[in-house]
Amino acid sequence: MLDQFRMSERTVGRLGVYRRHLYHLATEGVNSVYSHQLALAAGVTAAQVRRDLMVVGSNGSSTRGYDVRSLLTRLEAFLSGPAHQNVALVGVGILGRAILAYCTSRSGHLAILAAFDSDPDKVGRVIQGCRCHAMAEMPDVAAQGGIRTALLAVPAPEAQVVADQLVSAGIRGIVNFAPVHLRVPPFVHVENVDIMISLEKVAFFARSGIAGEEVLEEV
Amino acid sequence: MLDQFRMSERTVGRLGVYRRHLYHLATEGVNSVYSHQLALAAGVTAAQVRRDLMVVGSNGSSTRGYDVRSLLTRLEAFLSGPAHQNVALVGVGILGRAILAYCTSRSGHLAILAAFDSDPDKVGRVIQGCRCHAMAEMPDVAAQGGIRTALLAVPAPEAQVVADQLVSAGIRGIVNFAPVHLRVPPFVHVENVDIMISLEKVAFFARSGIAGEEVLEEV
DNA sequence: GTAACGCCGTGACAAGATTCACAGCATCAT
DNA sequence: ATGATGCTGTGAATCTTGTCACGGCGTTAC
Ligand SMILES: NC(=O)c1ccc[n+]([C@@H]2O[C@H](COP(=O)([O-])OP(=O)(O)OC[C@H]3O[C@@H](n4cnc5c(N)ncnc54)[C@H](O)[C@@H]3O)[C@@H](O)[C@H]2O)c1
Ligand SMILES: NC(=O)c1ccc[n+]([C@@H]2O[C@H](COP(=O)([O-])OP(=O)(O)OC[C@H]3O[C@@H](n4cnc5c(N)ncnc54)[C@H](O)[C@@H]3O)[C@@H](O)[C@H]2O)c1
Repeated sequence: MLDQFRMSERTVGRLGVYRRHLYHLATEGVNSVYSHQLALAAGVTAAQVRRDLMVVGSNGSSTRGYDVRSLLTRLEAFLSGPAHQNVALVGVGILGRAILAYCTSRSGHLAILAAFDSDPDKVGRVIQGCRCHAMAEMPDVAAQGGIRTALLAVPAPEAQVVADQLVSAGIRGIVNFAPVHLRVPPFVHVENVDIMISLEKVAFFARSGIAGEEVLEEV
Repeated sequence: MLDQFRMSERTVGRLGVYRRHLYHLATEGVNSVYSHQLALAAGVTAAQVRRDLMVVGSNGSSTRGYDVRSLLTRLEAFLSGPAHQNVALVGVGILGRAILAYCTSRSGHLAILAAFDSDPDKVGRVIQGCRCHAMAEMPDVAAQGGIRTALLAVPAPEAQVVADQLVSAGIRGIVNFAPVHLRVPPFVHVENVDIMISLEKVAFFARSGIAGEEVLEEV
């Protein structure tokens, strides 16, 4: 719709967090919220919230803050667009099944429509309520389902070739769980979810925090 | 050790990626690598790699690039420190089991020493080679194992109270898989792994990419 | 009525991250 | 030998991201 091209990735992520919290508030019957309340729930500053909400053309009142229902609608429209989005999962291993369980349980604007795996034992079966297809069927299923986004949970050595297949099948966005950097054309967006790297980061800062406490005492 | 306090979180993440690739190279018998090769493998620029490596006191030669073995050792020392780090997992559900399977398969400097769950059926059992303890045992097990880092994979409504328990038990770093913002003291480092938000981001950019291609034709 | 309050929207500013550009150097080809 | 090559390490420039501060305004208290 708008100039969604130059959107900052960080901002889009935070808008998603705000949306989730607004959804939560809406189901609880809350109908107005201040920027500093959203900030608290999202772990950012109030100024950051207001700045982020500018991109959806914010309409907060200075007395009641933001109207939950109205803001939620705007965020939905901005983030999800008019049409319902379908997603594919490739690699129905132990992680793939966990993701299936998670996504099918949460009814949202994003639904996993199809799963794919190279293992003949899995093809044809319905796992966590989702039909598992053979890899060869991917182009057809993706085209028919209007799938432009995929979750990639295959072993690391397979990830690149499967990513190539995804791009050929018309996929334009990949959430990559394999611990490798994918080489894709520039019009394909890749988001890496790298649990080991996250764990290492946390362990690093948890360790360096030993000294952090000492600094606190010094001051 | 050094001034790890003011380390950028982004940089630490990338150093982890470099380390992983160097480890890979080392097992393949490669013994030197250029910054642009590391850059390709990590999906960043060569200048970024060199800048990042400055924090570990880089020692690249202009002709052979970096010595794989030596650089790996430096990164290990910087990221993992001298001692072996133990980690706990809280919440042995479907995601928790996937994580256990993943981490126990990869032998590394970070090992999941203990799992915890509130479900009496799981307590006492050994799952994926890891003993599952009752929540009440956490302070003792954490203290004895020198555990300062935890993976948190409990349902969203439980996440905050469990995080509080973790902090009380001496945990100083948390990888949070629950889709909520955790409120913790400032000396605790939290890293959110939020699959839904990642998926939404990718879907957003995959969608806006429709227009992106049109722009390409315009120019 | 009006003064005081608290919050939103936003331009200006600061901080942080990345890229640029180049000196310095070891190597290699001729 | 010596010039050409191609890489590292790093200060400076640039680009990005987050924060501040304040005008404007609806609301409330008195
Ligand atoms: N399990 C975790 O918690 C975890 C955590 C972080 C990252 N990862 C990564 O996620 C990926 C999957 O992990 P997992 O534990 O589910 O592994 P897994 O072995 O249980 O599952 C892999 C699945 O991919 C399928 N597969 C293999 N090659 C394929 C191909 N060419 N095309 C289509 N499907 C193919 C296999 O049949 C299997 O079902 C790995 O890259 C792993 O490193 C897993
Ligand atoms: N499954 C996924 O792929 C996925 C993806 C993203 C996020 N998540 C998040 O990860 C978390 C776990 O997901 P899951 O699919 O494994 O759920 P799950 O229900 O399968 O597992 C939850 C586990 O936590 C345990 N638990 C509950 N309350 C507890 C408490 N107070 N203390 C200790 N343990 C407790 C339960 O006994 C259970 O074993 C959820 O917050 C979910 O939103 C899961």
